[in-house]
Amino acid sequence: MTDLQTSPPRTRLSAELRRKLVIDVAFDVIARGGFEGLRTRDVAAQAGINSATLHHHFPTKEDLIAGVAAELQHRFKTERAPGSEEARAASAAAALAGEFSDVIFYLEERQQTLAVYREFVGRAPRDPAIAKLVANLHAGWRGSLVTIFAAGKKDGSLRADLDHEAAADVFLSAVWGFIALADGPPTDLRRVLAELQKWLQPQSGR
Amino acid sequence: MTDLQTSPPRTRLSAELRRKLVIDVAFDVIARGGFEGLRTRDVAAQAGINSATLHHHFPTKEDLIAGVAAELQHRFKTERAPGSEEARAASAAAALAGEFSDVIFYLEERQQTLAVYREFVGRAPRDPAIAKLVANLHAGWRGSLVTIFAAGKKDGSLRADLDHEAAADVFLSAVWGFIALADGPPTDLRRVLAELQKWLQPQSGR
DNA sequence: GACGAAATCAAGCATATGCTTGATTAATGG
DNA sequence: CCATTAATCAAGCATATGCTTGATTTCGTC
Repeated sequence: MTDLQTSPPRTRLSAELRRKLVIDVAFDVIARGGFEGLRTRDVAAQAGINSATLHHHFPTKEDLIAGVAAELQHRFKTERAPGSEEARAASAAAALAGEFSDVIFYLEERQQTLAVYREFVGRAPRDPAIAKLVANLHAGWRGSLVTIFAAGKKDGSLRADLDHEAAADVFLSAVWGFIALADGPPTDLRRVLAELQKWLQPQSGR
Repeated sequence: MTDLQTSPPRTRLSAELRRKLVIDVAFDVIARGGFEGLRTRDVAAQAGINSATLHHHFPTKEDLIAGVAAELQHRFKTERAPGSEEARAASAAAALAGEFSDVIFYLEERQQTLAVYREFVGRAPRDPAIAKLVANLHAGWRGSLVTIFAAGKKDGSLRADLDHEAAADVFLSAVWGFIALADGPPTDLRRVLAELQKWLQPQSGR
């Protein structure tokens, strides 16, 4: 939430910079009001430019949405919980812990990004381009999970009877559930994640 | 998907019947195109009536949505997987099995209802009335789950170290994940649910 | 079979919204 | 400095959309 939209630049900017600025505003607008609340006029106003200028940089609303999609993808590729990046290389257990911290990180510190993500997932069934983006994101994520679960099964850090593909689906679905239902009753996130993690542990002697 | 909208009645109906008919059409429209695609004109046209007539029965669009909300609630209260109703009274294990069959039942046979449900959940953050409905549905569902898990823990049909509240949250989130992501890659639903069920079982000897 | 209530309709109003048009103004290179 | 290019703007067009108005038709009932 850069405050670039509160103090309108009013100056002439390079196309690149202006585009980035407008995308940031659109990102925020979608996070707040969803696609339903996305008005090119509003975005232009909040970016401090005339709506004709907006359409100079983004000929159609769809182009603007594509810009937001790229930004969303970029954020997911870039932003991780501190330390979770390196953990990935260590052990399966560490990598899984990294996944959990990423989940917590996003749910606690990147709510705006998740809000936009939610909107995109909701729109995917009706927009092939968005469906593709979402499918990519999920496929990548699922891939990491499958790898981690397979490794954890092998090295004994996870229960031996894991169906690692199915486990990845359960994990991903559960996390998506947290994200999608996050606005409901204030759940105790860590407690719930701890339960999920417990279920993945090796069977302790009866 | 009753075909009542394909062959327009064209006749004069009681307010009650007309309302029900219009709500069914609106339900279908929302299932297909989401709230974003809900046009009172379209609903009227598909119901075979003038849009003024629609507004005679539903003064505002919000009233129409409220009607759809009531219908949604009614369907969830009414429709269950065959046999799952009675199972509830038997044992915790049977009740849990009933939950699983209900999930499969809805995901396989009630996709339209789930599509509308998804839309409502997505809209909840921006509409207090809908937020309340969704919160009610979830609270009821979560309550059943907590009861089942607590009972299953006590009678030994589920793992002894369950945190039954957290477990209910994980279960509900995971199922919501399946529902929300259902349009993605065709997952093997039963396999995934089997994995989840496995995790709930008592710890087998080492 | 007339009468009142209620359902239905044709037409249109008011506003919202994506996008265009044609002019203006600031940077950049020669 | 001048000319070209590109960013910006004021105004407005075209259409979509929620809802209204005032008349019409149909149904139940006395």
